[in-house]
Amino acid sequence: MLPKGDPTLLFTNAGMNQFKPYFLRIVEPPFTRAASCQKCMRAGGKHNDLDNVGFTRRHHTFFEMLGNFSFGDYFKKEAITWAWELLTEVYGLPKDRLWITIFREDDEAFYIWRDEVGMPEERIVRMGEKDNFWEMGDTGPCGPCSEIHYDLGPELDPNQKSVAEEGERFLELWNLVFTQYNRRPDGSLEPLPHKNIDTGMGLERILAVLQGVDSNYHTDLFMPLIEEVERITGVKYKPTIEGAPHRVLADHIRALSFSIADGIYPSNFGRGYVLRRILRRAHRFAQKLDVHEPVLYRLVGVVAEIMGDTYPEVRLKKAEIAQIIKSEEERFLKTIARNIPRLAEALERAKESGVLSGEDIFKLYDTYGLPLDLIEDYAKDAGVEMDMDGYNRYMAEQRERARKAVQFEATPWTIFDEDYQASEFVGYDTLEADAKIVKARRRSDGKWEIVLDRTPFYAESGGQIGDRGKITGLDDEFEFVVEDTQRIEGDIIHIGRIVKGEAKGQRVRAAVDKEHRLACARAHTATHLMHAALREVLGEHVRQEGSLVEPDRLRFDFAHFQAMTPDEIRRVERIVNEKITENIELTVEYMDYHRAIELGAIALFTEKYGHKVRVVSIGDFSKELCGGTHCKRTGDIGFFKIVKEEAAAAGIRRIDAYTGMKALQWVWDVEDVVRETSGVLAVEPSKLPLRARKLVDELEAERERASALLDRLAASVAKELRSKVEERNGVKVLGAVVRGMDIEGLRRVADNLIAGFDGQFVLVLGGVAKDRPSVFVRVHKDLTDKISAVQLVRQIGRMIRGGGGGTAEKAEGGGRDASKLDEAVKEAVSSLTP
RNA sequence: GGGGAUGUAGCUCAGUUGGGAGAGCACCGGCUUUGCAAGCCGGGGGUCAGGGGUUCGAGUCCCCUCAUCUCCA
Repeated sequence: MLPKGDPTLLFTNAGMNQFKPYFLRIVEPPFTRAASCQKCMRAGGKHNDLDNVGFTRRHHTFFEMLGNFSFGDYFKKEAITWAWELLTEVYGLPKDRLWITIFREDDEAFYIWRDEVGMPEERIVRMGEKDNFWEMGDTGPCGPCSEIHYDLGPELDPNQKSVAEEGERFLELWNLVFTQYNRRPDGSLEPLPHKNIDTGMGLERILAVLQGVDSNYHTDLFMPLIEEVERITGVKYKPTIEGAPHRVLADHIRALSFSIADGIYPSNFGRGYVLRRILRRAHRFAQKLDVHEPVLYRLVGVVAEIMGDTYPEVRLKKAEIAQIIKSEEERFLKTIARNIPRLAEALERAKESGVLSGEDIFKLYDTYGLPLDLIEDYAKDAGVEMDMDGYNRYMAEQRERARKAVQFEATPWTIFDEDYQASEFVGYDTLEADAKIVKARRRSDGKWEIVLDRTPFYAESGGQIGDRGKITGLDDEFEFVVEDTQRIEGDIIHIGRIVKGEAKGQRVRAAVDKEHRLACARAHTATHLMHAALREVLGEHVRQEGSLVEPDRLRFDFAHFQAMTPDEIRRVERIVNEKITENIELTVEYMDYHRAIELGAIALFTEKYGHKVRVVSIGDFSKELCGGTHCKRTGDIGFFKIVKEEAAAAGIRRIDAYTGMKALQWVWDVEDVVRETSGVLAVEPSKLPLRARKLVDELEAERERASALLDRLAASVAKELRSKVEERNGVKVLGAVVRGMDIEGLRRVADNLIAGFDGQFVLVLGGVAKDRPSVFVRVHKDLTDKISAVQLVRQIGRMIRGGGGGTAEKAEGGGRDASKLDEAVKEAVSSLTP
């Protein structure tokens, strides 16, 4: 379900996705015919059916697409007659219930349907571009299509007489696409030299027809799930609108199980976020069935039972999938429980006006993650309306912000070579090559994207980041600094800044930054060594879940059930460094995919682009399918060091490691810390832990001692000061400065004195510690009308170049000039008139 | 990738224009009780996520980093 080589696509959403390079002729097809059953997902992006799922008979997030394909082999006649044969003779569908639509101008298809198949003319309907002309993008392969519809009978929609009309009566079963044109940038159509066939038939639909049920959900793909939902919740299923929660659960658990089996985990970005949304939606529907604890995970077993024979990965990872779903459900429940008090507060505020403001709704949803329908339920109970217009305004702003930040709008490509098809990568063996600029465009962030007919630049792939370097014109009139390289379909795109001249289709020399490339190679080769070492140390269950390769730095995610012990980490480090010392030569071979698997190569993705795969071997220690760039010999890596091992997700560990000089630098940094620390503590490095322990214990004891001493000091100072207390109008007044006492000490002295007083008082205490003056003032609470502690502190603060504050009863302050403290305190006290 | 929120004791969280780091639960000790549950009294436990700044003074204000939650793409 993970589309590869197409960053614009979150999930595989059609049967032809993986064949796209063949249709576009980026890759020479290894075969000319194919038939497939493809796992698909539609839950985000252009095809967003999520909100409909559960409320219609046909919408799903996860589904299987059946299709047959021709890459320049058979064409329209075969596609049509075979489709007909399969439906009517193999599946045995009644011919008189099938209807056909074709593209308005596609007479060829019309004649085949009428004359070859024998379809009555009145059941062949001509339609416009919108329905029956298929295009992948603004340019590229496209063509007319022909759809086969099934008539469910007039009782479903008595008003609908034909497929041309809107309604429920006719069910689109199978779409046959005849890719026969190429749409050129100027909008014109040219016939393709190799005509293609691309067909798609939803498995769930045809199954519903074959099993004679009125909804996809009532087939044996879904009913066991619905029945399990009944058992778990105790709520009986109804095929009406009331049954929506059952259907939602049955659908979503399939999507979740298959996504997780394919290595996509719920998270807060990208496809992981789509998954999280599906899970939360599912759980909300479970709540509508009065379930308030994790339940979705209990359905995984049923999915494995139904689908396990065809898709063993679901059965294999059943426990892991259930675990991930369960903890995600728990997290969701926790978020809700934590934030419901906020909702309650907002509703309390809203009761007066009777309307929950758009701002509140937005905040509860956006920041605190409360689902809208949950807010709605609570609002209804509280008798409060929802300001949805206001909410939508905030939401639109949020969308706008995100869009602005993410998109660099780019001008359309300026194309210099009309015959250009795809970039040729020549960078495995060379770092420099002569080439020609075939197209270029400027992005809104000021950078340029340039495509060459051939290039040594490696585009980001398989976790390895793209090359950097320089492209210069052969005439010296052009200079381009490449900051990143990406592949989008057949184009290897050089992204960077023009320093001189302009891109205009000239001949250039492309030179990869050698140090950058070699540093990436070190990290990449080290990744392979580590992968093999992990399998040796931890076991064969270690499976790569993600990989990032940067210059001299790698990050590797893999399936493992617990944290690695320090000993295991060292064993991996030892093995990898041993292999580096052995200085093994790497070999690269191109071979048949199945042959590679036979030889025990680790394949990370099961996709089979091209019939030849690239196999990178390191002696007999490691063998992986890999398109990345590598060292010539393991010795090139120099040194390998793991710097971090942590959890990346439930059941997934993540390792960060360095290679080459970066690894050495890391060791140096650690060494520096140790050296500096042992210098400061004046002990040899090996005694550091003991010494640190001792110091912490001593510090603790000293603190206690200091605190006790301060108490006694404060008590004795208080005792001394008592003799200096004077009475004015029955109020005890004291102004004094104590050397060597900080604000904390002054507070305790004051507490001590006050404990001995029974009437009203004013205390003005100054202290000097570390050359800095501080002041603490207490005023009896019945005197605060006449005398304010804050006022006194401020007055003193001015004189000692500082300030202060507090309450009328109690205030404190400080300054920078201790020499004026005595005078300031004296002055403040003498001016007092209680 | 962008926005919002959160980060304080083992856990759940308070903490007011910036002015003495707290509560409940859990833990330890003592008392009470035949024992348990419980009660009463006492106690230990904190780099207030980390770093920088403003200030006489920062858990509190400003900036940066990290982690977690969440929405959007």
